[in-house]
Amino acid sequence: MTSQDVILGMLMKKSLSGYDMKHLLESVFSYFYNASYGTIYPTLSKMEKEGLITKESVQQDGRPNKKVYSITEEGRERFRTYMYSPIQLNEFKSDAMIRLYFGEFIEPEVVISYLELGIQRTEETLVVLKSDYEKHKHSISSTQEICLLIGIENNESVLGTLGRGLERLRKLLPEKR
Amino acid sequence: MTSQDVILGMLMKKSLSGYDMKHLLESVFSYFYNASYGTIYPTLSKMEKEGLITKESVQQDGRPNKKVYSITEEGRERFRTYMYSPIQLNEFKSDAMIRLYFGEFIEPEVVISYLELGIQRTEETLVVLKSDYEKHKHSISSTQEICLLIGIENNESVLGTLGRGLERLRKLLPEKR
DNA sequence: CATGGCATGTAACCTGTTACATGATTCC
DNA sequence: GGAATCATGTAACAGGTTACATGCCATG
Repeated sequence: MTSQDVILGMLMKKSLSGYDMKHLLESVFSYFYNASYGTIYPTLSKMEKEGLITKESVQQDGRPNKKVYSITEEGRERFRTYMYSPIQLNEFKSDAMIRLYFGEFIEPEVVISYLELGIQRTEETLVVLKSDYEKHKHSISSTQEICLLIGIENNESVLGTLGRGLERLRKLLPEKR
Repeated sequence: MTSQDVILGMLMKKSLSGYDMKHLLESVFSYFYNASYGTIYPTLSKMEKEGLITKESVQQDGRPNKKVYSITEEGRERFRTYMYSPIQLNEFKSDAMIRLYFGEFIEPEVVISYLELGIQRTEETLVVLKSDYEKHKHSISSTQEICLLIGIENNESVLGTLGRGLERLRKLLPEKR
């Protein structure tokens, strides 16, 4: 799974500009994928050269022009190849978990503040995910709905565990004083 | 958070070889971090040159020799700097979620098989995490215990959601025929 | 004497990020 | 006129993976 595969997927339904794609990635995809402009634009150029997509300049009134990309038959074929290829394992890297893991080497108060920050961020993410779900649930495919639900439930689970971890640490703290 | 930070953290408690570190990463760290030998060994060389760690060749009987690394005072200082630096956001990339998201473009049966595979892999992960937890729970710090519990609970949540997703898809399937 | 685990390393490559650079247009 | 949003792009760099290469030693 590379950004190329995801771009092809996004173009399967409708034509989009690089800017549009970035916004899509930041909303619905945010739970399980993301990419920067520094990835998107060079990848689009490369894909156009390879004939997977075509570019069209679109004049807009009240806004700068944009370049809208559409998938070609070759692109669809490539996308199908991706969709049937072996699934890669999830990859998860968490700085917060690393800090927690090595928590014994710093003041417990600092670890607690990291947990609190984690809880806060997770709550913010949940708000966004839930509003996205409400906004889109009537206009998306059933598998897309499942994706959004997985994101929500997973974050709720994380929130619960962080909360319980925080409680445990707070109970431990007085002993150390 | 780079592999250097994680290596420093692992060396805070005891000296280790690159091979040892890889095994540590594959067991207790597997839920929230990993690195290949191709990262570990070059990073260790670099860190030794910078004076963050020292190397010692250890003869073993019944086994090939190994190079055991220890953290220096400078290394401890660097680790502390990391532990107090701003936390990076979690990063999560899931090929399986992407396939699910674009599931409408392939046969529902294939999507279902991907979900089933996801469930199977999650179950396997859970077995490993739980046995790790039982094996280490009496010999680890309280924050490390929380980390392991978070891993377990999170995977259980994923398992639940995948199961519900699968059910939903199976209900949908007959309609499409 | 082959297999598998222990142990280390490197070179070629891929993928992606960050920071920078540019410019249109709207709204206040 | 300044900020915000829309819109595209690039160059330098970071960070990592994969595949390959090597060799020790024990066990069956």
